[in-house]
This record gives sequence, C-alpha cells and structure tokens, in this order.
Amino acid sequence: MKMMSKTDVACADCPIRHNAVCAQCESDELEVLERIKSYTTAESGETLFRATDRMTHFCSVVEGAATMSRTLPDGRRQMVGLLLPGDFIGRPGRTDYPFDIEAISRVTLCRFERARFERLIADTPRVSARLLQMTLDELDAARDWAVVLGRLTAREKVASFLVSLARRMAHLNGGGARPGAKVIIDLPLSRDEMADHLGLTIETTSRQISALKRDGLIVTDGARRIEIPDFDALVDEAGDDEDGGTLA
Amino acid sequence: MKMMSKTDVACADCPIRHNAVCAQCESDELEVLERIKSYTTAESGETLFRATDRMTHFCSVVEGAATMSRTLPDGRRQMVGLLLPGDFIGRPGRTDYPFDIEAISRVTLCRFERARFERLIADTPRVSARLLQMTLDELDAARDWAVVLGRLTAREKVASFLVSLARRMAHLNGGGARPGAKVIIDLPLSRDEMADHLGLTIETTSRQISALKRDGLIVTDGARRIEIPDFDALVDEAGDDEDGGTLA
DNA sequence: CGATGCATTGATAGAGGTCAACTGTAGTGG
DNA sequence: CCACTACAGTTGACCTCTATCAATGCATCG
Repeated sequence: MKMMSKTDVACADCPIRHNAVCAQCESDELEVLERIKSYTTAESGETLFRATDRMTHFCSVVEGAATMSRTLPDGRRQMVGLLLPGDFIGRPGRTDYPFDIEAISRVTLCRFERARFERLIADTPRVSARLLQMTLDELDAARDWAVVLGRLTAREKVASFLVSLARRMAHLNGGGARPGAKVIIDLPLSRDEMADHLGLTIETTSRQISALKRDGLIVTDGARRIEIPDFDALVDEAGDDEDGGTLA
Repeated sequence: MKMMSKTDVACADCPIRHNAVCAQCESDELEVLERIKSYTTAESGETLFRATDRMTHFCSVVEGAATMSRTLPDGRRQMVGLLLPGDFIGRPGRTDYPFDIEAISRVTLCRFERARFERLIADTPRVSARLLQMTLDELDAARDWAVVLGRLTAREKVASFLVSLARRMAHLNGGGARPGAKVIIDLPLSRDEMADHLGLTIETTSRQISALKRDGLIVTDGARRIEIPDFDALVDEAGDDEDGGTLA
C-alpha cells in the first residue's frame, strides 16, 4: 500500500462526496474531515486487512473495488460483501473485524485514524446518523443476500447477482434507467470470486452464465463484459426480488 | 395483539434493561422512555408485521421469540433472523421493512411510536450510539450467517445453529460457561422453522439431528429439548467458527 | 380413542460438486 | 510477427449430497 498526501483530493471534489459517511456533512464538518483524512492506494490482489489483524483505521472506498470474505480452515471461502466506491470499512467501537478484505482492482481508500474518527462520530451527529443509515442499509443487503444463498437455485443466484450489480452500478453513476432498457456491466469479479460470492463452484457459475447466454438473457463480450438486452427479463430469472424491477 | 397499559413494567425492573436499545441510558433518559413506551403481547403464530406493511412503531422484544423471514412468490422461505429478548425491530429513517415478522411463542414487545422514537434518537446520543452498536452486531451476525448458508454442509449448518443458539441463550442468562461444560437448550423453533433458518428442508434437518444424536454429540428429550454433553465437540462439527469455542 | 399435526425414516431423483480435459486469450520472447 | 507459455474460463462425465415424494411413528387434544 502506498501512502499519499492528505491533500490529494479536496472533499468537495471527492467522487464519493454524496455516497460515503460524509454525505450529510456541511462544509465546516468537511474541514474537520479534511484535516484527519489520508489516502492510500492498493493494487489488485493486495490484502487490505486480515480477520486476525487489529484495525487501526476506518476507511471509505473512493475508487476501485474490494471484497470482504471469510475463509474456513479447510479452504472454503464465502464472500460476504462486495465493496464499491462509497462503502465504509470498519466497526466503530470494536478494534477487530472478523473478515478479510482484499483489493480486486486498483483501489483508492480514504482513511481515518481510529480514535480520531470515533471522536468525530461522537461529536458530529450528521456523521453518526449517516453511519447508522449506511449500516442499516448494509444489514438489509446482508439479509437479502442470505435469502439468495439459502434458497435460490444456481441460475437464480447468478441472475440475482447480475441484477444487483447492475443496480449498484446504476446507482453509483447517479441515475436510474428506464425499465426494459439495455444494460452493460463490467464485472469487477473473476468467475472464481463470483462463485465465492454466490456460494457455488467456478464450474457451476460458468455453466449458468453459459445457460443465460444460450437463452438470450445476456450477451457477453469477453469474460467480464456482460450486456443485458432486457433487464426486466433477467429480473424474472432472479426468483427473489421485492420490487418491480427497474434499475433503482 | 393485546395492548397493555404503559406502566406494566418499570424500565428499571425490565428484564432487557441491559441488553436493549436503552442499555446505556441514564435514569433521566429512562424517564423519557417510560413516558413514550407501551407494551403489546402476541400469541405464538401471530404475524407481527408483514413486509408490505408500513411500520408505525419500533419495538424491542421483551420476552418470547419471533422470526424475521422472507417468503418468495413460489413459497420458498428463508429466515434471516431469530429475534430474542433485547432485539430491536425497525429501521429508523425508513417506514418500510422488507421482511415478515412472526411470533413463535407468546411474545411481549415494548413499543415506541415512530416519530417520537426518531426524535429520541436525534436527541439522545446514548440511544443512537447503542442503536449503532446493536446494528453493527446484527450486521456481523448476518454476515456470519451468510457463511453458514453459503458454504457449510447440512450437518455443519445444524451444529452451527445449535452452537450459536446456545451462545445466545447463555448470553441472555447473563453468563459464560466453562469450556467442555454440558449445555441444555430448549429450541424456540420447530423443525420446519429450523429448516427455513438453515436453508434446508425439514427432512434433511431432522436427519442431521438424528445423525448428531447417533454420534453422541447431542442427546434429545422430546423434539425441542437438546442436551449437548460436550460443547467443544459440537463446535468442532460446526466447521466455521472463529474463536476457540467457549460459551461467550 | 380416533384425529390432527409435527417429527422421523425410507426410497428415489435431481441439482450442483468434483475431477479432468479442452479452449481461448493475453503475454513473452525468439 | 509468430510460436509458446500461462492462466482464466468453459465444457464434459460422473458422483454425492440434499431435495422430493411417500410412509410411518409419536405426541396432544377434542
């Protein structure tokens, strides 16, 4: 990991200004953040944190992607989170964190030293309120994912993943999209990583992608670019899903 | 659901005084809670909330148990949480809640009207801090459960469930226990509900319980009482599990 | 005491895992 | 520029674990 000067990017110009913990901050609060933040980058494949480590900093993903996962003693691995820009890493109030975090692309992180940030939470209701909101959202997402892992078929799991990824991407690009619209996703994950996320093997994941392709639900361009000609049709394959199916 | 007078139990005498959202409150803050709370009871089997409803109140489980689950259009069901005394129900900042909540025993709830409680959160750092802490704990638990659902075998799932239930029970009874000690659990769930929690069928769940019994890892007394002669041995069957295996 | 509902057990089938071969693509170096 | 390697992804054959379907056991309750 390479450290950078804390003045790399001004909070006001930050790409995650309106998605991250700082989203609800006013300019005077941003000044405080500005003083205590620092940037770090990591290359794809680098381990950012190990479940056994002590966490000395909190941070937000600014650019790139990372995974949060647990590996069992015998090597089985389950991903429990895909971290994209805006996502927060850390548990205020605890120094440990029971999952491994790994960069899966070149990642930029905005870091806050533990004690300082905890003081900030205590003193800044707009930060603590936002953090609660984000944590509640993550909790919902984790529970939604439990439904996927526990009850969906392999085909539904893959479709669900593509749907939720498309939604997150659309959300990050700050916009909805029309129902039935064509959607293009660039997968941040290898087949291996997708499998670990979905609780499947690489082979099954690959087969299901091929099957969706055969059925015309997706079109691929290389292993990582996936086009969804009819988003609603893919949503129907996902089996779960609360709402109607537009890109939220 | 039957309403009761708000003075049924004084906060100071409440069984979940030190586990619930109010855990960190001082006596003057308890007085505020005392004024805005009300009690409700529900019988086993009653639906407390439907995913499509609007949530008008937040509440804490005082006594009894409830489940949080989602049922897919075709009937498949996945439980995403087992609610025991102290657990909080609701998402401050949202009026919807994407899961069904159902009593699985006679349940007593301590309720707060939505707007009043949200004001309380905004005004009472000790409540909002505690809520954040509880939400972070639930998030960890949800992610741990994702590992169980995604990667463990049926046998490991059942063992994991018994282990985590024993730990929660021990925690509620306010105490640890010695490693290797004999443990007795009274299951709050039917086989059907266990299966929905574990992402299995009733039959597989039942078979795995029989297998654990055959292997001497558990002893049963009726369908719902389970004795664990050697807790550590059962922990070993669970496959996952971070720490050594004492009842935390 | 039969009825009703939950739990257990058995027989069979199917979804996904495992092992293995093959394909395609991106690099690398002659 | 074209082999040659390396590795990710795909596909195939087979097997295992869990689901499914069905029957039986075991309580509680009118």
